[in-house]
Amino acid sequence: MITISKEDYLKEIYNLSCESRAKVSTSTLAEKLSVSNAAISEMAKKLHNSGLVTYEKYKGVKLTGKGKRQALKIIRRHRLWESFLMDALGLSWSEVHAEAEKLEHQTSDFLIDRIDEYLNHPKCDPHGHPIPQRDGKIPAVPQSLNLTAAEKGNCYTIVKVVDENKELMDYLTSISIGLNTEIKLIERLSFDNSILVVIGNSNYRLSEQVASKVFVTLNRNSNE
Amino acid sequence: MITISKEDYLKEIYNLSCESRAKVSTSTLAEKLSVSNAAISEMAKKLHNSGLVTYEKYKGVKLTGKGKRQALKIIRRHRLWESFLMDALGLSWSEVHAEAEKLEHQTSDFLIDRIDEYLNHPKCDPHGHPIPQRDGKIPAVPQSLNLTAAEKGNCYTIVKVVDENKELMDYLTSISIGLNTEIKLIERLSFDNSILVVIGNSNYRLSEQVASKVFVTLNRNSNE
DNA sequence: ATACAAAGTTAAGTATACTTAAATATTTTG
DNA sequence: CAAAATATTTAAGTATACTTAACTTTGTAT
Repeated sequence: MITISKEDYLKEIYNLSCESRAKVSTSTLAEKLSVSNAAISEMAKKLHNSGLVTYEKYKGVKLTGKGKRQALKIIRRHRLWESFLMDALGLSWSEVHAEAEKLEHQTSDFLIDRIDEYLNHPKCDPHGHPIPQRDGKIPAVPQSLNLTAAEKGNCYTIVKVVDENKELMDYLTSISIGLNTEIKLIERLSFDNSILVVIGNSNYRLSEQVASKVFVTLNRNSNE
Repeated sequence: MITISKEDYLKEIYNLSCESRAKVSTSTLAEKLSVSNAAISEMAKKLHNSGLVTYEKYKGVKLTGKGKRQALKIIRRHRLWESFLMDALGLSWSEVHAEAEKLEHQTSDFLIDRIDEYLNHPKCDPHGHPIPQRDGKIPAVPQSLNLTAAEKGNCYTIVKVVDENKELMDYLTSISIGLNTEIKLIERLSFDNSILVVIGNSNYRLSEQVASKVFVTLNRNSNE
């Protein structure tokens, strides 16, 4: 039987394997899930026995096809709930993550499909992440660039934020950053890699840490 | 800490004490929650130690003020979710119970208040049960009569169904019974207490078991 | 090549929430 | 009012999902 805990493990293994592309180390997982290494070793065995991951002692874990499908289902539920809570109930993008984190484990296939229909089968969630479809396929999203790699003088459109920390989201909102916001790079300080940007009619200085969470696409005629 | 299990116990104790008005016996609770009597004895002690119920060995349990407030919060979440799933997502009244049963345990005060606002602070859920308010108060609902006590020749309006069994709900829907449906009693067979009723332009015979789940109010000028 | 630090696992223990079976109260009835 | 029937509790055991502490493996640096 798949439990809430197991769903959380699978989701996290999926997220980590997207970044690293290979096997996920048990200590990285432990860190992300805020549990001990011992808890990971134990759960790795169980997930292996259920055919959801491959696991060899001292070698980390990797999702099987079955495990990946399951992980994508959970991510689908999470992202659809986030979208729905904003759309239907007017929650802000800083509020939806925590709620979706709980609701995602208690949502039938039937209900999630109804939510998907209500939203008209959206491709992306409120943070710009693609929403896995019913069949597990992940919609293609435009190639994007990290704000830390943006070039002076260019205009960009914000298409993704890769952290769901509430404080970060609230901060971005406070400086008028949202999905599809236009942003122009004025300068970069090589001292700390902070950048000065224009959003609307105001200038803001963003730290490298903040910029690293934001992804953009280059606008046409931005060099005019 | 209050867990999903404890929430289910409190909710069930509340429901049973509404019917019986007094202490709830452990075996009745065990029956309703589909667990062993032993599980109830154990949990009764825990709930007593948390100040949520009073419990004396062999004497059953009773909600304290604190326990009742907690129970009403859970029932509020359940009924608001049911209303919301019908209203916002178009689920049928036979579908909402099972979904709400899961979502009710994963809903923050913040989210439930947003749902309440969306629905414009409804007084009743889709089955005609009053929805406890934010402050724990229960809206007054019109005095109603069980269909088994309805009188021949009278016209009634359906205001409540006190069972959320999916099969029953689907059956009622199939014979056009919903909340606010008008219904006229044609005759009652004393042999089995079944009744013959008119709904819309059709006649239906309802068993005593079905009628006992349905509550109505008498319509004015129904004797014309 | 080995010694050592880092990474990972095992062992033992905890809390929750169940189970069945045995024991003990309570209630009913003859 | 005592015996039988019923209701309830206790005891012992299970599964999940954690913990800390001790131990083992792996990889690296001299």
